[in-house]
Amino acid sequence: MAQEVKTRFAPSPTGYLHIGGARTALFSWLYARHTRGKFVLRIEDTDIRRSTKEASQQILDAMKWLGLAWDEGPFYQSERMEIYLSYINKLLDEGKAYWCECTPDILEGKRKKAIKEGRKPKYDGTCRDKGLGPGPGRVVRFATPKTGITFFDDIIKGRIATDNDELDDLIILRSDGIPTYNLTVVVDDATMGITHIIRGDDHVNNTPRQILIYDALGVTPPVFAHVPMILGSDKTRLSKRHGATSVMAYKDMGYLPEAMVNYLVRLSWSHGDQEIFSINELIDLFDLKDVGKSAAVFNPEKLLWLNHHYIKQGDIVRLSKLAIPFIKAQGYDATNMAYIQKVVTDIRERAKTLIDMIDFGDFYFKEIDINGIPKDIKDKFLHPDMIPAFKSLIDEFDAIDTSDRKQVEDAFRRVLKSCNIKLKAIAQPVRLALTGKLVSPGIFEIISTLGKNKVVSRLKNAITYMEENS
RNA sequence: GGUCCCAUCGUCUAGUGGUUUAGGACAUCGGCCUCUCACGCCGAAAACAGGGGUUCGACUCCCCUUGGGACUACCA
Repeated sequence: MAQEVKTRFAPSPTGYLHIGGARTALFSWLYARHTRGKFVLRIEDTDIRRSTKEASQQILDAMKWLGLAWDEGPFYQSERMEIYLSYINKLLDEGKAYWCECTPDILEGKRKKAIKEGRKPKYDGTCRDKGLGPGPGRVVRFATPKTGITFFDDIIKGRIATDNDELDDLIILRSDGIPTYNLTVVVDDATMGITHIIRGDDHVNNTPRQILIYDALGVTPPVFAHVPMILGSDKTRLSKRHGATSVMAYKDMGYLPEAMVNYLVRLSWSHGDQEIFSINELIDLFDLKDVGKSAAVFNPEKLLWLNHHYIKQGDIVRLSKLAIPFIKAQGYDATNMAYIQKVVTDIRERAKTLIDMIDFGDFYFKEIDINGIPKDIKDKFLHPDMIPAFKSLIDEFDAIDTSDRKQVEDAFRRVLKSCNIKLKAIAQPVRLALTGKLVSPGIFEIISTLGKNKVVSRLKNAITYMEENS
């Protein structure tokens, strides 16, 4: 039996979970689920200056929101220092790493000089053979082989080979005693038994050095799969200036997690012409071999479309629950679930986000202020001619169960007939009276959802206005 | 600068040498539906970066050019 697949997502808690990280996490999670393997979450917080507890928590929250449950972890690298140190000592003992006393200032100077003279700005190996021991301000460097070629077969990119001469002796232990990324990832992935490293292709260049460390440690490297970057609309690396990049910002903007997942998975991955995927379908269909090689541009419009899609066909009860925080945020009452469900049913076709919903459907929750409507609109639609029809409407509604749309519609037809007026002529006036605007769901839906009391009182207010302005 | 990666409509992509007048989706623009707006339906416009090869035949294979991206830290 083949070895069980184990993937991991290893974010650095220096900020929120962004779109790119989320997509990488999604691919790792999907691959683990697809292969019935394990998915590990590891927080890479060895950069103590930039890592924060808050960021870690935000990343965890975002993972949960997206539904990416991990099987192991979260592990924190900051709690595994002894492990790294023991491996560094092993490397030191075996002569595969060495102490270096070069100061950052000197190094920086050499780097600048090298660039100026057109040479590679890599470490010149000053301390490589000095046989130094530990000391203040000293770091440990990995002794990279000077010759040879390091290659790996990336599942997505194919074989990538690098001349070892291009690599320099990277620092694996800082002068403050904290190990660096290239050492910790290798130790962790090796000791945690990761079989497939799925990460952004900004790590491609790091891979050869990491493979060399695996070699030095006597461990067989896992399989690598470098997924293409996600770019902004100008094809540069996605950043804040391209709009929201935080996953949770989309939650706050009223996006559904399934829309985000469905959108992200289609960036550099596809399954024929299919656009809509449920989670179970994804688990069933996702494979790294179907991931493309080229970078994708983040397109908020398509995300919006998917969000609308899921709002249109989602479960009403669930959507209603998700809408509650947004209703409350506007200061509206959100206690009547049956009512909210009717509202959601009315407006889902025309709201692309949960925020849109409440914004578009505000009249379901607040009273209409006729005074707030622009005069030209009132003059046009709340014309005294409408008074008789409005009055008969009220009479008709009084006599029926307005929660029944069919009865509402029949009542409306009767009024149209008795007043000899076309629906087209009265629809906008009624809409304006009921909603305060000219764009809304169908008036029959609105009436049955709003309920007799609100409908009658709003119609009466409109009549009052029309009478006062006749 | 060096190293590495990438290249089909504006965008996400299908396409793995001939079945292609290059398909789908988002966005855009028309039309239908209609109580407004949406939804839905129908339709339009829109791409193989350029140049060399290989081949009977290239979007598909190779090379070069161009363009873009990543890395080049005591960040991850």
